[in-house]
Amino acid sequence: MKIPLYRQIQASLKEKITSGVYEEGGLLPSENDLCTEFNATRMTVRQALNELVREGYITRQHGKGSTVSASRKSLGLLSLKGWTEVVVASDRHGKTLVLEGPVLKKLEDTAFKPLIDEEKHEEFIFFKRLRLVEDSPVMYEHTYIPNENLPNFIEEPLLEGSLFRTLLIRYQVDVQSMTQEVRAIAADKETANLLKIKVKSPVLHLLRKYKTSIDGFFLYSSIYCNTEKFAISSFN
Amino acid sequence: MKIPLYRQIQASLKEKITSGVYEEGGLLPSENDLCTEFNATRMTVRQALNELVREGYITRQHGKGSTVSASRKSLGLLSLKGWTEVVVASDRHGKTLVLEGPVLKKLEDTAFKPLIDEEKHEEFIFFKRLRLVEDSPVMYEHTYIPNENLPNFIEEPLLEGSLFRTLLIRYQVDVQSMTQEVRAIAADKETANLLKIKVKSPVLHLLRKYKTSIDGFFLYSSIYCNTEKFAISSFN
DNA sequence: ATTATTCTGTTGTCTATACAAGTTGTATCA
DNA sequence: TGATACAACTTGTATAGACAACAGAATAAT
Repeated sequence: MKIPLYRQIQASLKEKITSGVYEEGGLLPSENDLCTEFNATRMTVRQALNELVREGYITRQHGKGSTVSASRKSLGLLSLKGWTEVVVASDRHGKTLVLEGPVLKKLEDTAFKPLIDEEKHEEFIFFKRLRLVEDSPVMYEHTYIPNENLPNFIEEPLLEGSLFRTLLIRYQVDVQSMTQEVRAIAADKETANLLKIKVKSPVLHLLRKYKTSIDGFFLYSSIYCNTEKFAISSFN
Repeated sequence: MKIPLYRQIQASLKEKITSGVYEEGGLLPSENDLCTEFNATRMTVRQALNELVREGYITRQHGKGSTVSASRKSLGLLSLKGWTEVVVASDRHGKTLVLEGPVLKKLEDTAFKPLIDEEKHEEFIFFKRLRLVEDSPVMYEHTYIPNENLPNFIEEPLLEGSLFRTLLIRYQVDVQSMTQEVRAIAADKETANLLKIKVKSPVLHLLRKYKTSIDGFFLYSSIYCNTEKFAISSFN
């Protein structure tokens, strides 16, 4: 196992951010402090910090420091605009309902084919989840995870309901980046019902492939978004 | 001259990529070659190269080199999936029609308001453009550019029809990043007609704010996309 | 009291170097 | 011939240090 030092620092900081050790809006230790803490050079620490910027976990300001981003974006690239404001203003958190628990399934959704390079994976762990903000449904998501080296994944519940956090803590799988295709489509009956919109309403369709710290281990996700109240925003 | 060296290298390489000096799919000079060319250290060169990766102009491979990305993404973040294949396979290029030439206009589109931090800009240079792939329209775009320090912009035509290239070459304005909001909406009459789809068909709506190398100088764009044939894809 | 100035701590940029590790072509050996 | 080993490239990781630029607080000058 040869994990680069800057990746270790990155993962450690990410863990402390998502677990709340470093509070939202608060400052991270300075680069020099992190140097002594991790016994590394400033360049190495900076590499870790810049990765966290790219993933959307922190922002940095010249002469001041690194600030923990307000919204804990699931992956720093796409977040629900307003989610932050909604969640921060009230103590109402965005809810996630698991409609269809983790089950073993083959990936028969043909839409994923262009994203998958190798079809070596036989079975996937499958999820159906519905995400709500202020009790209105905004995302309906199908997730596929290769069933490899994830013992007891199906049996045990998700940590704090978070898939990424569960993968990180229990299995040391760090989700690092993704590619996705975006389309506007007309909602079918099932999607419309779940998102509480009319059939054939325009919805955003996201086809995602997540890259992780484990080589060759990818997650796949198909997401339908109701963008009437909340837009999706992206940065960079 | 207080432009960091790595930014200069970045801009120089970007210019050579977009102008075709470095061909699509070809290899860039090695890091060491670039070091001697620009009289810089490898770390500095690498910083420039990593920025180009982030912007989507190149990809890098351990032990091999830096490859110029196939599609010259306008901004490295969102590109038309298939554009590359279409353009490379045939010699048919994606076309861009300017429907309403550059004119001075105030920004009355209320949709932009959440993106604009300061409303100091009085007048904007305005564009209406339609982009086609293989003669089918896929994007309808409204662009607003602050009318500051851009002499003769309206009078002279765009260099090779490219707005970004014109800004870079003639005015040394380098577009570096953007933020955007994404929605799925139903096409109105004008948009549907231009994109040759039915009224109320689902279309992707992108509200973009581009950041440039000039401090406080932003571009704004509102884009309607027909995603029936070509999806939008994003990376990172 | 208000305004400048200085100081301190922070991040930004950059140099110079070293070794590790992936890729590819070439030479050697069986 | 065919496989293996090697050499010469490439990028990846990491160290140690230096100075510049910025933000904010403390201090000095008015």
